Amino acid sequence: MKIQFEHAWDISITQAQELQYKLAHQVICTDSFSNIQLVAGVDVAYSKETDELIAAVVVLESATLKVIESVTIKEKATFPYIPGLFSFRELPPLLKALESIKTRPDLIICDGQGYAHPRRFGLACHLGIIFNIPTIGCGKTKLLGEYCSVGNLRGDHTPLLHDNEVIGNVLRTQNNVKPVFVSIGHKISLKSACEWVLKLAPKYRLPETTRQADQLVNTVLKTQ
DNA sequence: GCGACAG
DNA sequence: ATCTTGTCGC
Repeated sequence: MKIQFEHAWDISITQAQELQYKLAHQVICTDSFSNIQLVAGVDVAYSKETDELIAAVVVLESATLKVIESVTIKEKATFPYIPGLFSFRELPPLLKALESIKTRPDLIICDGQGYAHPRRFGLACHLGIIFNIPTIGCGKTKLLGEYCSVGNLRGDHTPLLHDNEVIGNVLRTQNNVKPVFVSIGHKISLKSACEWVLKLAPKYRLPETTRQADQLVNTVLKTQ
């Protein structure tokens, strides 16, 4: 898969924040896709022992959830973990992994936030802009925002608010299981994003894309 | 000053 | 992320 937009990664914290403000204008928050047949899940794990990041990409056929392709990449971490600047730590290895896959997915589900971010530019948005591809942010915990209690049944959801703005949805993917935090990445509406997360999570809390990418990075982490 | 803070 | 018992809120 080919990168559509490049920028420097060896930058200061201030420059990174300025870049987020600048790129946030380019995010498209309406459905800009036709047929979604291939969906990809991405995840990154950190190995304390080797100070390396392990990035994994798994491409699934959306209709059958069958694995089409998967790849992992190991790389030294070059940026610290700072809430709000997550993408500057995790994207470099993830870009390499995505560049190496042969099939271009129609949608990428990210482990982390998208629009639900202090500068409205979480990892999912960043990845979407770089590859000019529809992305969804699906986090296990929230970065910021307030919300009312969510119903206990699969499909129940409530808006995630910040500064009088709906920045995402808190979505229950399974009955009586902790909800996930869904937000726009790029080229998709919040409504469609939730529908896809729900569709891709028929049995577990997380969408199959994320779950399989998670599984893959953990296998590599144990194997080394 | 204190708590919150994607992974 | 990862380490982990009893404790707290609904």
